[in-house]
Amino acid sequence: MLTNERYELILNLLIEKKTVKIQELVDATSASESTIRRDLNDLEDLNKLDRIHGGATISERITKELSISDKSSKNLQEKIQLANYAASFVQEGDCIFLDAGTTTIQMIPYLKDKKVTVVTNGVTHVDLLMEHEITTYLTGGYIKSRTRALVGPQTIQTLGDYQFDKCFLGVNGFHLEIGYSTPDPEEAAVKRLAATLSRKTYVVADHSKYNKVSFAAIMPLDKAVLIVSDFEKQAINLLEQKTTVKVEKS
Amino acid sequence: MLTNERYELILNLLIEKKTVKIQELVDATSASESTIRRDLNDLEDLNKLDRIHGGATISERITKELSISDKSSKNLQEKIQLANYAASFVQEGDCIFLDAGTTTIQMIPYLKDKKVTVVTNGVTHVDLLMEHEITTYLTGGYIKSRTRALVGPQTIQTLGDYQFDKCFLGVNGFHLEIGYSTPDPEEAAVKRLAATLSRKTYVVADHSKYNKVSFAAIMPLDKAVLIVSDFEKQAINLLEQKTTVKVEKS
DNA sequence: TGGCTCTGAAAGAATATGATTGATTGTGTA
DNA sequence: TACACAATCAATCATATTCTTTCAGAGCCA
Repeated sequence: MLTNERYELILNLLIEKKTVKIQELVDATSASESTIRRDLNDLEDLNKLDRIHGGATISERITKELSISDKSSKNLQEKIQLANYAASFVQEGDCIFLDAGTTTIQMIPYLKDKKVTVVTNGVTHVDLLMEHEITTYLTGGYIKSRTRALVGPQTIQTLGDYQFDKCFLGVNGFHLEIGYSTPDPEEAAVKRLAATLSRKTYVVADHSKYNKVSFAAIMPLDKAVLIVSDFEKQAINLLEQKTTVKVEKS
Repeated sequence: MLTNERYELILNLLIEKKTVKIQELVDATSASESTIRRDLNDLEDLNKLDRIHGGATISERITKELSISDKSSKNLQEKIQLANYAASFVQEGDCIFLDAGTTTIQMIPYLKDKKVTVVTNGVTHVDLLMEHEITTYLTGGYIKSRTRALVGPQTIQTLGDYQFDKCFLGVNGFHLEIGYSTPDPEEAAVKRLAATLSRKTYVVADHSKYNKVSFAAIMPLDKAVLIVSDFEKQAINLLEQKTTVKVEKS
């Protein structure tokens, strides 16, 4: 059993049971007591757990993070990485628009030290933005109950008052001819407007959105810089040959 | 059983029962009396409990904390009752404005079956509103980090697009001459505008706000129906004699 | 081969535990 | 109040468990 596998097993057991005894881990991993002890000490140094006499407990910091969001999801890990990369395009002092949606929300922690001003139509973004002490404006509008996204004429109107350095949008599909698309026409309208109000537009998506088409078209591919994860080089070349879209791979 | 597990078990039992005997803990943990004694002493050093002859009681510090939360929960009970009463003024199909703040948030559960449309500047209201499947519009604007209230010119502007049947406002003070007031001028402006956009305005407050004055004046007393809790009859009479305010007692 | 890391085993130190004992406290009775 | 008895306590010691340190062997790579 690889060291990392043991680490993962230990942490999963911990998340499940809150505390584990060394003997339990010896049984679960068929490693020696010494190895488990070393693992526990290493993980403690990494601040992943707290040692206690006879075993370990989950670290308070981890518990807190888990309650915020279930990071065990591999998909989420990918999203976070992608978001981190997207956030690297943001410069100190930028005024940016963050689209509602789970992808852009992951960008927030990486904006903390950039002194940005954020405008968003995502109500769910607010908590995290406040936590990171980021100056934030919310658009007005109708609240879509499932996604908590603000949409509608009020959103369009309030959005029109701003000008952005950059905007970051999520989409449900990107396609060579149809361009970017999303299921809800009202959300599409918000995204479209945000793009026209920005000096530079970024669409953040994972490769699974490639060649997908949703109900409501937003804009052609070349209106935004596309930031994708897990995208093969030949597909990027294809995209870039056929259109003027710039593709950034995370 | 790990030491920490015992500690936790002991503390949980204590919270539940307020006092425990050593023998109970011996039975519950199948540890020896000596061990339990040691545990209790350790926990006492950590200020988690108070030793008494034969067992332990919850520490004074903890009791104090609990009594504070009790107090706040008693306070909350009062607030809920007040909110319930305020909500009884809402009629089926009304379009209403709910001010940001902890008082109006309590009204939400009682609006569930009234098929109302709600406009609010309180980001914290959104979750509960969605939970009760209430059609909701959020005003735009700057998010105040402490209260999550939306304020500023954007808020004023978006608010101006609506007309309300009723609006429900929280205040920090009401005073015979000065009228209603609140600490933040920007919030005051929002409240003032909401009142002018409503056919009927309700201010919801508890008696502790009587004769209190905050930095920013909102409007005179008689511009709203005042809904108060725990208010003595003579005070109500006084108010009603001196002004044209209508006072409703919950 | 030599250096590196990971692992398991072992020994002695440190800690936790349970039992015992005599002291202290609480309780009931006169 | 004083006294006796029971319950509870702190202190101590022996044992058991866990921890740290150390060393040597296995596997791996250049």
